[in-house]
Amino acid sequence: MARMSAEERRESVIQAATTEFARGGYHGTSTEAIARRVGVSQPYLFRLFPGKKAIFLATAERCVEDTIRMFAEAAQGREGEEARHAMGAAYIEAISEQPERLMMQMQMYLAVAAAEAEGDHEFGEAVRAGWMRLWDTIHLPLGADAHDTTTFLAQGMLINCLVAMGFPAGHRAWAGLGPSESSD
Amino acid sequence: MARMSAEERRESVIQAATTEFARGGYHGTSTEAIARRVGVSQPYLFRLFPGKKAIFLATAERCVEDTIRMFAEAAQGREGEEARHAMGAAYIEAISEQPERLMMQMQMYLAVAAAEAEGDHEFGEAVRAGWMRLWDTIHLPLGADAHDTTTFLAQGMLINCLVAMGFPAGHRAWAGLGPSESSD
DNA sequence: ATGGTTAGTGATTGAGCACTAACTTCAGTG
DNA sequence: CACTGAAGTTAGTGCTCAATCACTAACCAT
Repeated sequence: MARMSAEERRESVIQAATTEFARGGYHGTSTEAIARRVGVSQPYLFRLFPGKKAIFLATAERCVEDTIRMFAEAAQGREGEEARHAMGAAYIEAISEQPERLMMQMQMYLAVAAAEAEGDHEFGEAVRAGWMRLWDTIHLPLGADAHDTTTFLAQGMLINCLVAMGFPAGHRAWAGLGPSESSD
Repeated sequence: MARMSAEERRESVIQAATTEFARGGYHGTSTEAIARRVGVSQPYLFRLFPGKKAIFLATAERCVEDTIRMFAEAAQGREGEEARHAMGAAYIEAISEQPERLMMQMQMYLAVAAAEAEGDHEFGEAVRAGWMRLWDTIHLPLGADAHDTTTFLAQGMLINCLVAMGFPAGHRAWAGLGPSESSD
């Protein structure tokens, strides 16, 4: 019931939409579900944003932004193995604190494929640009080695998938990931 | 117009559904789109399958099955680095030949999260079991080293994401992946 | 031919959805 | 205190979609 400025409302819509889109993807999420989570009537969303697509877009952008900032902050003043460790820890923390952001990323990647198939290349361009910014953000602290950067990102993507699939912590599917201990 | 046995039709529905679900995910794909691709009326799908969900399930199962068989065949009679190379090559080939299967996998992973959120753990169990079968399938040929297995899978997941995002071959986003050459 | 089974369609329905239009409530200001 | 503009709602529209029903067309025994 608390009245808010439009800007503040838009912000809380993005938060709510992250959770909802993370679960159901673009098509599996109704604007009504988002509105309910915000605590506002559904039609009001269309005063804050021009349409559902715009909400998804804003949410996706925010998600990339946050992830990049997270890595940048974790790597702050660190290099090489130390940076890798700090960024890895930050990622693990982010997963347990707000897995939505991570799931939203996956939804975003798949949404690109759908958009491209329908002739919309703009969204894809934006996401790819975001990915490359992420790439560069971790590339330098990791010592500017393409192989190391790729390995780090690959582990991240695997973690995303394992989380999506709902493997509980400690399951043997997680073997070989942890703090670089490896064993049979 | 060619009449087919119900079993043959079910098969072609699975093929068509793989393509459609890969693009749009569960919610972004209409049964009409699948029917159109099969070349059959939309209501008839509901004679072949009890519902949309059943079509998705059958498609997902087939997808996992095919992937596992692909790796098993590629690794046939090989071990260690040789097996890794053969399986990697098979994966690359599968991507260029039928990227739908790979995208369908991603859609599947995300569908698990949605299903679990709605209290359906059955689907998740099935997908996780499929993943572990895949895990074991590549684990042995790779020398039964958990770290190597995980690294292999991680690269696969990264490839999936890059394909989904639509990075063209040769883009620097692919750096550090190729045939294990690494450079700055 | 005929009686029965299996493949397949057209018409329809009811629910859910994105989005619009018109109205209401309230905080701040002259 | 009246006025205004921004925050927010209620009611409604047109569309899409999964699923059902009643029906037709082709195949296969005897």
